[in-house]
Amino acid sequence: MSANLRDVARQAGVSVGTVSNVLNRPDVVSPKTLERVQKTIADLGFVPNGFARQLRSGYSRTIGLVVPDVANPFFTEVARGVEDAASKRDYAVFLCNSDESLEKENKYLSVLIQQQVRGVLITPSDSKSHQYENLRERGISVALLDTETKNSSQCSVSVDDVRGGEIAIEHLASLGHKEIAWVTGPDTIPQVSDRTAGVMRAAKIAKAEISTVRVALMNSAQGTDAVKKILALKKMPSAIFCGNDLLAFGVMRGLLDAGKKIPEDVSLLGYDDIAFGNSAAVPLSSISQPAYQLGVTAAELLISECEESEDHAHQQIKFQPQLVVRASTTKKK
Amino acid sequence: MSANLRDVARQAGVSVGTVSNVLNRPDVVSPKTLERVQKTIADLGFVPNGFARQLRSGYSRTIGLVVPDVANPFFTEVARGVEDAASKRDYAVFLCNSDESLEKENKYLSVLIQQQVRGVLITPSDSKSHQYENLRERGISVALLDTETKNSSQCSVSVDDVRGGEIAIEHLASLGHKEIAWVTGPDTIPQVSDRTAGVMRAAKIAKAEISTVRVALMNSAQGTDAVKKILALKKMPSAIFCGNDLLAFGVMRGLLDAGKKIPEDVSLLGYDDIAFGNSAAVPLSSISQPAYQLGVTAAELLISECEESEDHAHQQIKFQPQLVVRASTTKKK
DNA sequence: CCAAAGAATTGACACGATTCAATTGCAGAG
DNA sequence: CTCTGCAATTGAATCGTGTCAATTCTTTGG
Repeated sequence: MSANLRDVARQAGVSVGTVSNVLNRPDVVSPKTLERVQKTIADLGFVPNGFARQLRSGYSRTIGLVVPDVANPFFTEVARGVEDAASKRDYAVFLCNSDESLEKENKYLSVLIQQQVRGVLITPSDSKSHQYENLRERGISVALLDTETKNSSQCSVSVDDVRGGEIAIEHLASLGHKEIAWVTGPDTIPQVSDRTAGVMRAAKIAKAEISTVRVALMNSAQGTDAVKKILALKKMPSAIFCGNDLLAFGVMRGLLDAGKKIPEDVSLLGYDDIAFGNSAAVPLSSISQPAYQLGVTAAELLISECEESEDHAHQQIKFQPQLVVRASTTKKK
Repeated sequence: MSANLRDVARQAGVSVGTVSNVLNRPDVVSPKTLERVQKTIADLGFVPNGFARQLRSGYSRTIGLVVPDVANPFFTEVARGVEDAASKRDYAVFLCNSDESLEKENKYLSVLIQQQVRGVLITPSDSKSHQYENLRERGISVALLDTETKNSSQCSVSVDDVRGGEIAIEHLASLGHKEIAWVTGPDTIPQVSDRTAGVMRAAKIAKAEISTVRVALMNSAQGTDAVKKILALKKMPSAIFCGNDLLAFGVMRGLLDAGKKIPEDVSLLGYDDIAFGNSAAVPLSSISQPAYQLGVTAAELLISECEESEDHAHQQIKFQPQLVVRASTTKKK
């Protein structure tokens, strides 16, 4: 098939060790030999076998990225950030969708172990999960993405979700809304429980009443379904806050289909501020997160942890969310 | 560090050969031994080292996916299909964004060669590009994704873009539109040139006049920019057909900002039928492509080519696009 | 011209799993 | 009790590269 080290060595009349040196420590090889070997390498179109190289050195130049759902534009944006940053440092990225299922998440982690990735960037779909220790024992760095970590034994890059929940309710309360529906996914998802905490805290201060409407998956279809539950509430809320923009779009559809006017009849607030927000039927107010930046930062942090494992200080970086007001929220009549 | 084959063998009191057999040819191992070894594997949390395995066997279980832009929901959907299908057959996927640049595309192909991927799925950003032969010589299968191939020496999975262009114009013409703007990217992109061909053919038959508005990148921002050019045309078209939905969303914004009503003043038709289409300010009519299915089919085809390289017959699979009518297109007044 | 230091090169071994020829174990036939 | 045939198991060789102690070559100072 294709040429290997030994072929090059034979052809150039040197030993395999020298060829290896030409590739990895050219400074210890005499200029004359260096040139001759390099010419031979070019002639034979030799490309070192990554497996053998990585098998020997024990390290690969790949990282794994595990997110709940790349189809969610927020994570797509994060993924682009990760990929760009990784590629800049010559790392390749394995993309894995956990679909918010612990089972799929664990399956992918096994695959990543098999592929001997150098590190893993993960947005956990569940707060309790001890698989990460397993990875670390194997020398695979793990950094949490879009999730805060309590213990400082790992890196994490996150956005302040508690604050995000607060900002949202503060905004709605400042517009006069005191009865608010909070449409979101299962509380086992860390982001959800944090945002809920922020929502509740701000509601207490603002003396607003929160009706929680729970859905299983945070996508558009379930948002539309949730509208039925909202309409069935004893008292129709004057504002609705959704756990992410996809949910909000679904809710928007459901409300419009039910003849409700946004924001006249009800204000609607999303989370993530995905690009499509301002093209929506009613341009969506939302809580913005620096998605791309999140990905870039996380990848850089992970890679630097991988490469300077000795004196690496774990960091917990936290970005702040920001309110973006468009047309879907307005003063209560 | 982490357990290897030899550790398992010692612990279970068998030879390394037997452990290997347990993993790869369980039928030749006695049930009793099988069970004991499997238990040991579980106890030690043993996961085989992919490199060593692949070094010996010569083949990896990874494929590369190179697309112009995962941030485009169409490709995100394709990517999910690829990933699901690959994962079902225990393959891992490297995700690469070419950003429609030949340079980045080639850079990623080099990375994929080093990673010794088994096959590559690619949506070429340019029609002329001979790097693929290079991959094939190294025993890496290549299949074209969302692009048709002329020569039958490779697999391809595509959607009939010429027909897509035709369907679009036929639809608009049937609504009475005879002056149509065609907003799209550079003609070097295969999909663009095909759709253009369909547009022109159908326009000739329907006796419609096409004004082509060219943009550099097919995203939302450039769509908004394109509106200026459209408004500057000698005669304002009564319908606008966009090369993809992102462009269409941008055009929609631009038109609404300019005070135009959709579809009363001008009909707007997109391409791809991405999920947001029906949440848009004006629900977008579009040409639908089976994105997820495209990804699944391509991955299956590629993997089967990888595994039965002997008697593999290259296939060119072509899906048909479909018109989806929503609110953004209507009869000319 | 020699010795010693320094530079360049060598080649065997290691990485961890797969493979396969050789060996062992075992049941049944004679 | 031995022989035969089959099933199960073994373990050394192998894949292609990196490493490093050992070796050879070159240079320099006296």
